[in-house]
Amino acid sequence: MKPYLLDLNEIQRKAVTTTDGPVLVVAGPGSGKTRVLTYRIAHIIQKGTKPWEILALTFTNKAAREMKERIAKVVGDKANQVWAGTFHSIFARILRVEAEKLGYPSNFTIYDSDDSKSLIKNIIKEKNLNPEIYNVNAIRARISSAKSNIIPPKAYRENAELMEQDRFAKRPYTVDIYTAYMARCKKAGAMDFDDLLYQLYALLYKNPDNVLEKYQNRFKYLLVDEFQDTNHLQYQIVLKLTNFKNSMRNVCVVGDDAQSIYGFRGATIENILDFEKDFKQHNIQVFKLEQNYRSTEHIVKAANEVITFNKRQIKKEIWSNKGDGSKIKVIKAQTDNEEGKRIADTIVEQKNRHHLSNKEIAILYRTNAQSRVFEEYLRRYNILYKVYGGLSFYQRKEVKDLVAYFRLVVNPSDEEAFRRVVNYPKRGIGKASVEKLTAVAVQTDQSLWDSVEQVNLGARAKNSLLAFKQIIQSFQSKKDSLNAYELATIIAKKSKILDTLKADNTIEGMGRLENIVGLLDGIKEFVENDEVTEEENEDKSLATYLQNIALHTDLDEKKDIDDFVTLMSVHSAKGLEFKSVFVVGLEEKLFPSFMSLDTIEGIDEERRLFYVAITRAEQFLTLSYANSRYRYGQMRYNEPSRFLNEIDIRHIESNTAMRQSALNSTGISAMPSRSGVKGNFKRVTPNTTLMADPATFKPSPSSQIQAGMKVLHLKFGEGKVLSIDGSEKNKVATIFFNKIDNPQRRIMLKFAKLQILS
DNA sequence: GTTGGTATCTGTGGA
DNA sequence: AGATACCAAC
Repeated sequence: MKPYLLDLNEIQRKAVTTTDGPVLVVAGPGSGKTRVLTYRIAHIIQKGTKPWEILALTFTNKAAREMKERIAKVVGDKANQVWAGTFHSIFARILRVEAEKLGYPSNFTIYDSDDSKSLIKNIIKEKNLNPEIYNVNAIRARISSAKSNIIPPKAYRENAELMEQDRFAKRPYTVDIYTAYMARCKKAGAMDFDDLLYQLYALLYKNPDNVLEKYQNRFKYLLVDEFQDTNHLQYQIVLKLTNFKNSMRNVCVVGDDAQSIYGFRGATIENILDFEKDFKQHNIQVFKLEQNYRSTEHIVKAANEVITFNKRQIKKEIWSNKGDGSKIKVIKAQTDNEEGKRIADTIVEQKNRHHLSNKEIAILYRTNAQSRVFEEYLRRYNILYKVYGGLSFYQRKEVKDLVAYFRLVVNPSDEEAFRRVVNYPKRGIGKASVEKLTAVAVQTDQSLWDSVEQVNLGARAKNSLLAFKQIIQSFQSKKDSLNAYELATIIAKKSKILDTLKADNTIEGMGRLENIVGLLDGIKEFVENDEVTEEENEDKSLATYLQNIALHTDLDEKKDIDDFVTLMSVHSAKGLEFKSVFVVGLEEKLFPSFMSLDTIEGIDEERRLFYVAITRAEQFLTLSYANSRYRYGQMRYNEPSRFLNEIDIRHIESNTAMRQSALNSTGISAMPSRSGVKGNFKRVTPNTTLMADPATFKPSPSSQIQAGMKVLHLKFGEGKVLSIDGSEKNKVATIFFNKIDNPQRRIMLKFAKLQILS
């Protein structure tokens, strides 16, 4: 038997070796799901399938990367050739190749939610609709859900039920906004997040030049992770690629109905039931992974109890043989502030008593806004922490501004980028001018960019506008000869963004400048990174850089070497595990969220979210709630969460919680002062550490690098060149670096920073 | 067109 | 409470 198969229990092994035909794996928390997925891929490769014939879809880049790293441990660097990535990133990659078949440019922009919102807002304004009734978020959600259910504008208009809903909501023109929105995105050469899925489906459905068959033939094996979180559209794409005449139907989906937590964005557990139905006559095999290798028994049993309160579920019993372990601790606090203090105290205590390091500890909350009190106390106690989520780096205003310049250079039709920077830094092109320009663009059915020459404006505004266009053009003329970093630096300077920020001497202004410098450093790193990751011949242009960051989130950043306590929302914690987990803010109207309270389904989803939260813990689980907390700037009083009562008392540590309650209020002494600490807080951004001293490092000419040599790499340290392959002008060296995890790496010699040692 | 002040809204979740 | 949006005065 292959050695990796010995790492598996009997059911896991079956799930790995049943490679042909449709397979459904129902995987409880901590049941070795990732292991099954990765070994399955490795097994398929070992049986002779080419890695690039395997498509593995995940929800986060992090999950995809982890999967590749683990496949690499079994099959080596062939792992890089597997098509493994998020739905969004893989589909974006395919769409770049096929875009023209759909009438999109291959360098299309990806609109983030802010771009979408801004565009919808403009359309509402242009149509003279009342923005108070036509709430942007409501409209956006409506459009998103239509796309996720494969209902294009035309079908929407013909759908009596949808139209009636809109009439009832007093928003009868929603469908017109939807229609205009799609047209404007296309005009701008832009796709929003939903489009990455929707347009891919459209491509396969319309099937120009037999593109459908091309991908049906290319992917011999398809795997889907977190299947319970797919929406209708994603599932239909899976069907297109696997369920056709003469298909081998080698499709494996892995999921857990109890961990479905993205219903709000259109995910539906129906997909699991449908999958069983759709592949029934093709001999579908179902495997249930029920042994939990992560948590001790009090935790696993509590989780089982909680989830039985949900109506519908696939029957399964998760069990663990790790022993009882510690009971669950419940902390009751009077205020959100006290909650912060008590949690921080408990962390200190656990660190001392159980020798936990920071990175073995996580605080999980329902909403990102809850992080603040915990940050305050952890900082006071000098405990390092890292907040995930919230405003990400790429969502900061100054970063988005500079990125908008990049977008415009790559795709001048990009309407949202144009609006964002046409008058930033200030160059005398105000609201009125932009409105006139928009009117011309709408009338002549062309982009804002193309309308610049035709619009009628006062001489001053017109000249500024022309000068703006010209400066962008000057950047464009350089985009093929300069790499991303060189061009980005020029743009930052010539656009006057750097000057503007340097002139601002406030603390915030300096922070903004720092962020821009950070962005440029990031681009530098992107350019200098010589490691082969996905596709070969990845170029270092600004366009490629943009594609890389469009689907990036904070969570995707590589694990930091430093030792931080993790603070994140329960949603982002899915798939992670920690020795000690704190689930905080367990109050009615917060967790479960007030948004969910009107429906059974809503509460059930919150309960699954709670289930996900508590099953992150390996050994220590602490739950907390506060009687009162500030929300909307006002003190609110909430009952303890119903979920607390759904755990049997015998799993809960008895000297805490409920009975202590009344006495507690006097115990609080110092309230943290809000002043003094404020501006000091800096979000920690991970930094790659160098393994070689840059002062003495002297890169050798890459032409001299040969197999068998010992070399030094700035980031990876000493290594031995195993082999060199690739085309003449794009040589790739496989090098074994003994000082790093995952030691075997593929380095592009074209960009290599290697010093020959011997 | 720009500036500075006030009004308003937000604050489930994320690719 | 904090950020953003909007509006009136310059």
